[in-house]
Amino acid sequence: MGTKTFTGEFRYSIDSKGRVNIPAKFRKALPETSEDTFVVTRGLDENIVAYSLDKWQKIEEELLKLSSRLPGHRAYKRQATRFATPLKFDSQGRVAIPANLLQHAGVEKDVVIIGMIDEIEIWDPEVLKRYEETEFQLDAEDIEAIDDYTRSS
Amino acid sequence: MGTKTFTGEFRYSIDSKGRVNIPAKFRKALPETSEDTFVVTRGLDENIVAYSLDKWQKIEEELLKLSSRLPGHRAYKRQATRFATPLKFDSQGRVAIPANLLQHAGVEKDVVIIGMIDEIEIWDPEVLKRYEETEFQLDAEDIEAIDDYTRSS
DNA sequence: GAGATTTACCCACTATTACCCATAAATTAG
DNA sequence: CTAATTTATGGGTAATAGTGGGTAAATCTC
Repeated sequence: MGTKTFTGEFRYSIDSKGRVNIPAKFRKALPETSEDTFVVTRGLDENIVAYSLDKWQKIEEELLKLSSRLPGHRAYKRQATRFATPLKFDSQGRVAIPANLLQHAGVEKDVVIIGMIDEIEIWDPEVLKRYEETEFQLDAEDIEAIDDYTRSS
Repeated sequence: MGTKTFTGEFRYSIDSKGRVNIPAKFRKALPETSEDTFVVTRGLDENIVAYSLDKWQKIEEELLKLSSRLPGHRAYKRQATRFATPLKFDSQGRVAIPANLLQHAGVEKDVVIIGMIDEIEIWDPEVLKRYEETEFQLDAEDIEAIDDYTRSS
């Protein structure tokens, strides 16, 4: 039994039928209870995020704790839910990602799939490159803040 | 039973199928729970770092404490996981290191494998030599700073 | 409801990877 | 010193991963 987590980076292209391969390693990391299904939705960055069905159910539980009276909570809950789609992969391990998600991520032909332990990110290569040059840059202060955060939990 | 830590330096070459030998001493130092598996990823220097599966799982636990809502946390988690790959060595004790990692380390044919107690570094011989002549040089101030650091923990 | 379009399911091909066996050098044991 | 074992290296073969495409069912359009 290897790890049941998502790690590593893979590059694929979308075929003429709009299908994208999911790395075999990620498919194998799916728990039995997720029944060959990932839930994809908009990422907070300009990308697509995919969760195992299990993980998504936990996210739903979290969202249910939010107050439907507070506009901010409603907005967050709506944003997280409205674009979420469960996708079952075919016998060759591919899924067809909805067009509106591809558009949100700026995906045209190629995708980079990144393992993030308990979630998966799907990026357009060009967009990813742009982010690498800007948003991803962390300075010493950022690192320190993260260090404090993990230490205190 | 020797120690369960990684020490010493070894030199190997990559074969025609892209496989590199892992020193027998290091394989034996792997705990049973790591199931003949190392996790390799990009080093902070121009090299490749390998952890025992056990050690990596501890790193993952830390990363899971981060919030996926905070951009800085996401960036940090992404950077730590995107190049990480678990590698199980074959019955002859070899692993196939992904091409993008070899590229990052500037490895072409030969590698130097260095034990770093709880982690392993994999270098291209030429790159290592270059680092030895520059970055590795420590002056009195550096030593003093290290002394303070260890004393305070 | 008939035709057109999309989706789901299946089969096929190729390159890569995983797994196995073999050999030579090095190390250890007696 | 010699035999036995372990280590490092090479290579063959079967299984898997990734990619492309065909066809029938389902959905949509008019």
